[in-house]
Amino acid sequence: MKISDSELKLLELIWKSEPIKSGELVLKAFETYDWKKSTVYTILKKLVVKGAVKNEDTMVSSLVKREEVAAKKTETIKKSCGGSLPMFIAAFLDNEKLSKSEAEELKRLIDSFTEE
Amino acid sequence: MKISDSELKLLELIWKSEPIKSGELVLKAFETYDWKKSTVYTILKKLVVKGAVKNEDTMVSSLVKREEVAAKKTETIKKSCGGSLPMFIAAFLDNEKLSKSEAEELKRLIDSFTEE
DNA sequence: AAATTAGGTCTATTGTGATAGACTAAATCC
DNA sequence: GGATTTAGTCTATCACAATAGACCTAATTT
Repeated sequence: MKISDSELKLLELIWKSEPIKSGELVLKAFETYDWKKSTVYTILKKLVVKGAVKNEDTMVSSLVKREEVAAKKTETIKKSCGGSLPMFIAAFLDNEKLSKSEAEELKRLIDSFTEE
Repeated sequence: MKISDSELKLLELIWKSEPIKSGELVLKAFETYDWKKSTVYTILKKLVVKGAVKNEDTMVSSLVKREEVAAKKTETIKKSCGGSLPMFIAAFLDNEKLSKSEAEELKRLIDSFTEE
């Protein structure tokens, strides 16, 4: 399932407030991105067809997790980094600094992904 | 500077072998992606116009670093992760495991990005 | 000199992403 | 019952990505 940038933007709003009424989503999207109503419904429809969200009885909620989508969207760049996580992280950080607590959290995360 | 997926693919080949003769690049691209000659030159031209690579006297080399491009390309998804590196990394790992040495390397990297 | 090769451009096709205006159908209000 | 709101679709425009065939030019080979 390939999620485009605009679809991702809408998904962000959904993740933030789900379940959310489609009408409210239109509102939020207007506030946040200045999108018109039909733009929202066009994108929403695509997401529904793809099975990424559902819209039942005007109630919208997601069917995919942020991590899944993130994994898909970072695929090309992952390849470009030759599977090197350090390079990937360097890309993410882009010269920004981490606080001590963030660093701690990260190390814990890394441990949880380390075998043995 | 926005780099498309196919441009990124060509960039990968360039990064791997630069400086490289344009003719060789055509060869490599054919082997790797099955691209025809004109496809390569079309993409190469775009990269030159964007200032991402130079092609001087049939010698091609890059003008941008992998990290810069990676940072740009991960921008939307970074935002979608709300700036959370752990979430971003989870996206990268996607359930794969890290070896001890990789984990060590990562922790060092994190330290180098930690303030104080 | 004619033929081949290497480097490169120009044009074109096909697809799809981003965005939105016009319209419709059902429910609700006055 | 006509007017308004709410939800949603249909159609369309514009841009740009991906890909490549036809062509051109200068150098080299035969």
